[in-house]
Amino acid sequence: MDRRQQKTRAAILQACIDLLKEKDFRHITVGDIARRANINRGTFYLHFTDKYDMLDSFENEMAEKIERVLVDNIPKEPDPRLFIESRYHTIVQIFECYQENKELLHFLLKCSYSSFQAKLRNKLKRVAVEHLFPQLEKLKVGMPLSADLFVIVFTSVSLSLAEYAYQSQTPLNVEQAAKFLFNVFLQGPAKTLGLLQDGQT
Amino acid sequence: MDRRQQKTRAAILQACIDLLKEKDFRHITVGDIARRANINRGTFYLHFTDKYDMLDSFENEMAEKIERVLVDNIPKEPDPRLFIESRYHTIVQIFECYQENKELLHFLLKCSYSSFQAKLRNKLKRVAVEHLFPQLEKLKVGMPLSADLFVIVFTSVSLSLAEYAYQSQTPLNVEQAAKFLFNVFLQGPAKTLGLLQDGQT
DNA sequence: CAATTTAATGAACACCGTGTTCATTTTCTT
DNA sequence: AAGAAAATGAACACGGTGTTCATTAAATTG
Repeated sequence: MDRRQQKTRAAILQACIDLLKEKDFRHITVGDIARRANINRGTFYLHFTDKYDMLDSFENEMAEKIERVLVDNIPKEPDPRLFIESRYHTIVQIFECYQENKELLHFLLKCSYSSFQAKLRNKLKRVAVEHLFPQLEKLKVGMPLSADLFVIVFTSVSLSLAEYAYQSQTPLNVEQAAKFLFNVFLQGPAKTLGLLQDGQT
Repeated sequence: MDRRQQKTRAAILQACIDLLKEKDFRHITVGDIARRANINRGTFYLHFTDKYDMLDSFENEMAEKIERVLVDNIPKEPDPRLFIESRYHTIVQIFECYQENKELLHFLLKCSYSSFQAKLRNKLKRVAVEHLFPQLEKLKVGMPLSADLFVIVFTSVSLSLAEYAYQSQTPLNVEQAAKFLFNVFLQGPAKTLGLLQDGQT
């Protein structure tokens, strides 16, 4: 890849990262990006067909980095008994990958605005902390606030169940779904999926 | 609220739901919506300032419905011992709420495109099923495919940890994050957060 | 029912960002 | 040093945006 191309691509990315601190992705124009990156607007179109194509390209770049970590860590012969435990080192490497590309990652997460889930999380978190599980607020796990993990898992999993039912054009079995969600919460995804032998933790 | 306003609002929503089956939200114009809803384009602007304001409004509508289920189920005095178990009936009602508004919900989830997470999920799912945990593919839980739940929890939680570290301007403690993620998977969020007394399931 | 308020209509308007073009200049590669 | 490839700057038509205003239609109120 031509050195010039690398430079402009990098300049475009950096410009986006900067601009996103000022305004929403949807309000950022190609003109904005070009100005900030100090390139000609026409040059942008030599690299991408539009700003969504650009985003797509950067998303793939990041996703491939993460994928590579996984691929480079594929064991010779998978050990079904040990299951997840055997992948501890891989997970650590993925978090390192996140850390090394944190600016890019943050940019991508901000761009792909899942505004509905964000709204829902806020509302649920508020009710949960104030009225349902007040103890959530005080817990410190050294990681995101407990209440956040709580609503993240709740919304992600429950909405996925709903969407899955919608896609497969079957009415959602609410009792079954509720039990499933409970199991995920109380026993963990691994056990819920039957991936652990009894007694294994 | 004026009956006419209700009608046009409903017509706009339905038009959006229909249109989204044909093209991406970002390619839908106000003109498209007005044409499909059989209203004047100017009328649209009497209701919303732009199409993102419209989306915001519908998102709030749905989020408030879900919130209301929770609020209406707030127990007189929360029982910290029973914790989540005591909320089974509430969860069922939330799933019923999803079901009753499935079209709206599907629309909202499609609009708020979290394209990066989607890409990542696909890649991870592929590697996981093909090389790491082949048993995932065969499991049927009556719910979304196991592999999906697997990557949903993985990406949601791990990326949240990364983003939390970014927001709080502290470097991500990768070992700690990995252990945390493991616990969520193997023991469940409830136990990970210390919300369960020993022996309680 | 009549009077009044309020919403919807249709047409027109300027504005802005888009994506493309082309000749020219700059900067890599070999 | 010569040729290839990328970046530049200016110009262009196009389409969607958001606003306006006078007019018509339909609701609410007394």
